[in-house]
Formats: sequence, C-alpha cells, structure tokens
Amino acid sequence: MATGHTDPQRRERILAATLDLIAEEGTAQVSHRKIAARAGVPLGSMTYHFDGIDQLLREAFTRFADHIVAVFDAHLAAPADRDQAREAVTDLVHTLSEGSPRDLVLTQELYTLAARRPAYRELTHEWMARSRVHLEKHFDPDTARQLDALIEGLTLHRALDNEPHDRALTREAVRRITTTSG
Amino acid sequence: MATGHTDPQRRERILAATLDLIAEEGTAQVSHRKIAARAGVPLGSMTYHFDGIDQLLREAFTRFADHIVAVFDAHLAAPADRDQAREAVTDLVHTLSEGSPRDLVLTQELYTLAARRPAYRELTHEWMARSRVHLEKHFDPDTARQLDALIEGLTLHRALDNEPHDRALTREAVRRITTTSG
DNA sequence: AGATAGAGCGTACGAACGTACACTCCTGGT
DNA sequence: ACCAGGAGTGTACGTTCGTACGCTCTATCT
Repeated sequence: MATGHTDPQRRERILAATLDLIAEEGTAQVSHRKIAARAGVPLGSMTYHFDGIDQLLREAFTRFADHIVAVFDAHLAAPADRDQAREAVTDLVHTLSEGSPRDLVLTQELYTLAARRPAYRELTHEWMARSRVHLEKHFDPDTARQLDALIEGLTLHRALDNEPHDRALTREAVRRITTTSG
Repeated sequence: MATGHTDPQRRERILAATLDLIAEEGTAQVSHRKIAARAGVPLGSMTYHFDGIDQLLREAFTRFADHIVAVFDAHLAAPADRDQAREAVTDLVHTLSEGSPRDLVLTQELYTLAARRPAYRELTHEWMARSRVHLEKHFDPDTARQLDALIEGLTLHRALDNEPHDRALTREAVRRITTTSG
C-alpha cells in the first residue's frame, strides 16, 4: 500500500554514526542522542529504526565484523603458494596495526563485548573461521591455528607499542611459526 | 593533628568493588552509586576518596595491571633454562585463558582503554616490558618479542574459542617461535 | 572538660539518559 | 478529489547519573 516518504539511507547513516562514535568515545559513551546528532537524524528515528540500544550496537558491530572479514579476505585470498601466503600474512599484520586507529579501537571494543557476551563472540568466530579457511589452503590445520593466533598477537602488540617492531620481525615470526620441524 | 575516625580499608574496598563491577557489567555500566552499593560504602565516600570517575577507573586498572604483572612474574621468573622457559610460557597461556573469565574480561577492558588513551597504554606497556625482561633471560630480544606477541594471541584465541586448542598445540607453537633457524 | 579541626557522610540539584506514544504528513488506491 | 494507513518525528516522562557541599561526629590537644 502506501509507503510514506522513505529514506533507506537512514539506517545506514545511523549505523555508520554509531561506529564512528564508538571509535571516538567508546561503547561506554554511546547514547541515542549523540548518535542521532552525529547522523543528522531526529531522536525519534532511533527507536523507530532500532528496537533499542542493544540491537543497535549488535547490528553496528556486525557491519564492522563484515568489514574486517573483508580485509582478511582481501589479503589472504590471493596468494598462490606458501611463500606468497607468508608475505600476505605479514602484509595483513602491518595493514591492521598501521591503518587508522579506528579499526584497532573498534576491534578491541568488539573483543571486550565478545569476552563477556556470547552473541558478540559469534562475530569474532566468523572472522577467525574465515581467516583459518584461507590459511588452511597453504598450511596444515594446526599451523593455521598457530599462525592465526600469532597474527592476533603481533597486530595488537604492534598497535599498542610505542616503538612497534619492523616488518622484518613480523616476517621472521611468520616464517618460524610456519616452519614445521624435520 | 586530629585525624577523625579513619578507615583505611574504605579505598581498597571501593577499588575492589570497581573491578568486580567492571568484570561483570563492563566499563560502560560503572557508576558511583553501583560501586558504592557493592562496596557497602555511602555514596558520599566516592567523591571523598576519589576526585572523579576517571581517577577511580585509572586507579582500579592500575591495581589490576599490578595483579597481572604478578602473574607474569610468578610464571616467568622461575625457569632456569630455555626448555623450562618454554614450558613456563605454555603454562602461562593456559593459566590466563582458563582462569576465571574475570581476568580475561578485565584485560580486554584495559586494552580497549589503552587503544584509545595513552594514560592506560602505560599500564599495558609495563607488563609487556616486564614479561620481555623475563623472556630475554632465555631468548634473544627479537625472539622474546615474537614470543610475547604469540602469548597474547594464543591466550586470546584460546579464551574466545568455543573449542580451545589443547596444550600440545600451545607447546608446539612456543617451540616453533623460539627455534632460530640454522 | 572543653574546644577544634579534619574525616566522612546525607542529600539535593541539574543534566543526560532510554523509551513510549500521540501526532503529522506523504503516498498510493479508488 | 478524497480517503486510509503507514512512515517518520517531537516531545514528555520517569530514572539515573556525577558532583558539590553543609553537616555530624570523633580524636586529639590544651
């Protein structure tokens, strides 16, 4: 029937504004009013488009997780052999830790939620699973698992370090963890 | 001169209650009132003992960082040779990821704050530095750095995994990262 | 014993919050 | 041209928040 005047970008803008706000001020500081102001939508839109703040956060982080999964895919889908895979992993670590602090901060916020709430843990599982699928094209499952954990740790330490380690160290770590003893 | 009736445990109880509350509900949900109720102190005590919520959080996380540093020390100070050091690292990873979810959650909360605010980053730096000091007694600096990152990643992945990897995998990962090629 | 200074607390205030809901206004059907 | 109904919004309510501050009470000193 009638549709009224509809603006399909409303939801998107709200979700984008939510992630921006979380990146800048933290999950602790999100509120309907701040998000609405940032997205340029009236306060009433918030409860119209989303059932509550919880649903809003969950949906926003789902978008973010999709974004990160895409980054993993972009880096890890291409390589054709083990050496290329190793270099791709090195690239990935440096992209994640050197890119805008935005992704780093949002990742941490998501991990924090995941540590406490299973609903969010599913989001992190998806990208751990996805990255493992890629890695298992070039390495055995155990190695993929170890490498996956190494990526996590290297990325975080590089991001939080005042004097982050250089590419050579990342490359060497990747080489070691992917070298199965004779 | 006069001291009035003083209760030196007040501050401690407040800080402990703060960490408990953060572990249970997250930094987003802390408030003077909830902390006061949990600690069994009057609301007025909050502003009397602490200048504001920021200072309270900073001090609480400082306590927590001290606790974690102590865990690192306890595990990494003892080993006398490389093999014992490797086993100690394996122990550490499993202790951190299997222990109460409390420490895991608080660690994530702290990392999240550290990702955004330098003041908190100093707390994480201290324990990264401390663990490296221990590791460098048995491994060269580059290896210590790689191993430190690996510990981080393994701990997190084990904690967030639905089917966490077993000890053998941890041990193997530690062995690989600490094996310098010939 | 009385005075006093500081430790510690109860309370009140203004601001911000999430959410519900009555309302407007546009659109498509007749 | 008119109607119906749903999309979208403004506002108001009850709650909770951080913080300030005047007050009480106790331990020490004279």
